[in-house]
Amino acid sequence: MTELSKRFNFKEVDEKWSNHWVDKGLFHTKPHKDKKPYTIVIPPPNVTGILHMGHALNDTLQDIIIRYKRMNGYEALWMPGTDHAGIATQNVVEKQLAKEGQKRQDLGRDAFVERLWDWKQQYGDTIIHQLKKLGSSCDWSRTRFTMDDDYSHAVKDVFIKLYAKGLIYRGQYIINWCPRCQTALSDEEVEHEDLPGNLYHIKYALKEDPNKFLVVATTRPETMLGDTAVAVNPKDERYKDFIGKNLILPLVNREIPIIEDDFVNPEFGTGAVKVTPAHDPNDFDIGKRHDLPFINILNPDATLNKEAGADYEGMDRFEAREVIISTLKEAKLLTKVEQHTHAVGHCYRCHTVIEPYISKQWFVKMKPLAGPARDAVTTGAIKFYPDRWTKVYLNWMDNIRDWCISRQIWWGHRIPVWYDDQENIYVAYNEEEALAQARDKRGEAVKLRQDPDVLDTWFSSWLWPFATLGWPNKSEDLDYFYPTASLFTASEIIFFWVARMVMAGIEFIGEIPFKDVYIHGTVRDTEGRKMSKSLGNAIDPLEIINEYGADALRFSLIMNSGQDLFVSKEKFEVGRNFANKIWNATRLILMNTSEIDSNFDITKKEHIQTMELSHQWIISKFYTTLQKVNQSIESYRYSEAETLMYEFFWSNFCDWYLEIIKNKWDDKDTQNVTYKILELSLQMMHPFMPFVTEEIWQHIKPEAGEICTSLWPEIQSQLIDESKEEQMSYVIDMITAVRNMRAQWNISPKLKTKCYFDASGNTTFNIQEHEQSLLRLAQLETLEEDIKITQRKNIAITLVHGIKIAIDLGEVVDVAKEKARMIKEREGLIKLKDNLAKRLDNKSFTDKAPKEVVKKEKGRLEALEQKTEELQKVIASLH
RNA sequence: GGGCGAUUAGCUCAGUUGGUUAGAGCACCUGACUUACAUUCAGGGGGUCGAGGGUUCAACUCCUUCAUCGCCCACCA
Repeated sequence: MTELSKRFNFKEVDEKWSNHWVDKGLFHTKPHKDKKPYTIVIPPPNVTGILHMGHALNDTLQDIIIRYKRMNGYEALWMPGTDHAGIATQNVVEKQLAKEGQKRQDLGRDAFVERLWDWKQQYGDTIIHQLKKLGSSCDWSRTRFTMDDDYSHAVKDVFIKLYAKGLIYRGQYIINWCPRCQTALSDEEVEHEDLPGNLYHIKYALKEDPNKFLVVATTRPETMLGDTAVAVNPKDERYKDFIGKNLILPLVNREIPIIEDDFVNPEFGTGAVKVTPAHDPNDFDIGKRHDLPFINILNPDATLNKEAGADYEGMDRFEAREVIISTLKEAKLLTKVEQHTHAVGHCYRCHTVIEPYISKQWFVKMKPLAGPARDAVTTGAIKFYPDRWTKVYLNWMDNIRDWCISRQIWWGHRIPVWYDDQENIYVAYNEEEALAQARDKRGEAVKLRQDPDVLDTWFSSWLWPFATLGWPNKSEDLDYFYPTASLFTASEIIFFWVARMVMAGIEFIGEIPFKDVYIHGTVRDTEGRKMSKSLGNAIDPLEIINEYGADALRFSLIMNSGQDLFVSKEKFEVGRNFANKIWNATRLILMNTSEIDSNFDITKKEHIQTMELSHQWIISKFYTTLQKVNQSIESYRYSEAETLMYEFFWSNFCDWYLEIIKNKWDDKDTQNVTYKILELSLQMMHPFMPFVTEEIWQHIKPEAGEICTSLWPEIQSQLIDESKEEQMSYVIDMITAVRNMRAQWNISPKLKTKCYFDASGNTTFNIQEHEQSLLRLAQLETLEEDIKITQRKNIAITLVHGIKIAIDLGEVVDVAKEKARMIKEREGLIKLKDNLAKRLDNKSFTDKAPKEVVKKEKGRLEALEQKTEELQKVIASLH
């Protein structure tokens, strides 16, 4: 027998097994005729990513179900990979360059992209290594990257198909512009944050009568340099006479018309709106409606350009704001400054304030894609867990807007579009093809230039569930593993990714990409803040793995994973302690089981029935637990599953069963049953704590291969016996009652006491059968039957399930104290009894409540009555 | 402005169709180094389930109003 260390040494074990599993290819999958597939695609972490708690949670959830399904005989594929994460990754490398005093422009596009690939080569797999440390049982041989050649081909294919269908178009619109990243962003990539700001009231003089003014209100005064009108509501009596007249725009001295538009809300501000069509989405619409000029006053970096006038050219937008305010103030044109909180959009990558900005971009028409994606959820083909996210999803689908997919960065999928000198568009897989198209169209060879932009990262991610399986090529993999079974992600990603994957799956494959969407909570610190590097409140999962072990990290995270989780370092102790408990229980068992019968079959009821209660009980208890664990896992209630296992293993198995059988190791049944229950428990716990269970498995069942490929225990319902569980609960209650009395009387644990009982009140339970257990676990010297128990002196006595049980207190007894304790107990019982009696007296209760409830309550009342009566007798007899 | 979620022990949370005396972990208190484990064991204290109203024989659970906190969505400058 191998000697086991006193503590579970996760440091050696974790790495050993994660390497072993991968090296042996145990998670490798392939289409399999006789097995059902179960597929999950990982939400591909960014190549820039390092494992944070959000990943740890997300990936543990997936690993649990994938290990569970694998053990249940499925061909369980967990598809791993990483996302090129356009803006994020480019930012990282640009920062690196900045340290060298360079800009991407200094390198030029090709060299810069090459540098990004170098970076990816060097650091891109960091998170993959970290996922392995966590125990993630992905099929690593399939690891994909969203910029792999074949994946890129899929992206182009999709672009070309959608363009052909008229679902992709190019146009000049107002979009969200990040001045730092210098690219367009989709609406989803803008994070709104309510910020305190000011509403500035500014006087615009009437051209026709310079002494008359119209006052407009704005939060962004610098945009006035691009104003091309002022709008009022046509129904607004105050401004009726102004409509059609002209104003002189202060600072700029441009003549602008006063127009009417229903959009204007007379209640807000002054009821007169300055219209800046090039720098505000609403004004853009107004500008289109009224055919106004669009004056762009910003450079891409959000400094003002020459349209803004010589005084402001080159100034930063926020500096310009200050200057303009003070200039207006001096000119007495600023009539009022109101405090005003408003939502300011920020870039989700760098948190810079975004600018609404006019530019020519590529868009996906979303309405035609949204319809079927909506239906997939309303018909129940796709289900959200928890269900409330359904509404969030549908709401987004119903209010969907077109998706801006072009990005002015260099890292990503280059838009497969070429232009000729006449701005004709050629959409093609490559330049050669585009040239051919151009030749056909123009009748001569022409020079083309490719669109410089790349596609939004999510334009490749939305293909993940099938592009990873070889699409657009037909493949056995795709046939077999698609659609996937379940998707695990955080709520932030529903719009970015989940919703769009549904669209893409239906559009390109004709089939939904997954059936269940499990939305898990966000990991926060104890103050409820999101964990983030910049806040410095992040707990590093790798640090936890180092200090507590991967099993501890996994177990503790899941334990806390009801809704959002608030974690602190100490919370990981639960998992560490539990792993250690499993380890030490194994040590005990291995030390005492030398003669395991290899033919022992725990499923044989006839054999089990001949055993003593404790064995039957633990077997029944195990299968009861297993049954519940199965249900919990199947319904995505993982923390519940863990609670069940924890309770079973620690409380039932270790604290009771192992203690009870401790002096019976020479019994064969004891050895066989204990060993087998350990084995089964390890399997049940394996998806949750893969490392400790695998390590132990190798000590107790080395001939059986790896536990991760073992078959999940089948429920043996013939061995589930409630009566055994009840009988055992009597033993437990009895021991507890005696321990209780001992504690109350401060009896030293070293001192064994005499114990007496009177079982005349319970004929179904034979206490003497359990004498050994009671003697040992309750520290008793003797256990004697005594029908005149209440006449004894110097005892403490209590009633358990109709059985009077008393311990001898020797000379120390204080009868008054004991009596007082029992009176107090009796009072409590009487209160309960009275309440119950009242309820049963109530005719409407007995009439309306279900019969079984009434019956149950009657039974309870009888038991309570009996107990109070007995207690009364005991009290009366105490002297 | 709309929607969603939360509010249960000092802390973090369970509580699945309404039905025993509302549970767990941590923390706390008492006791024990009992040769599997002090990352342990035994015992204990602690909750009018956010507030008010309602439905019901019965409410932590259903309805309603309110309060506090959090999240998401929204073009009112």
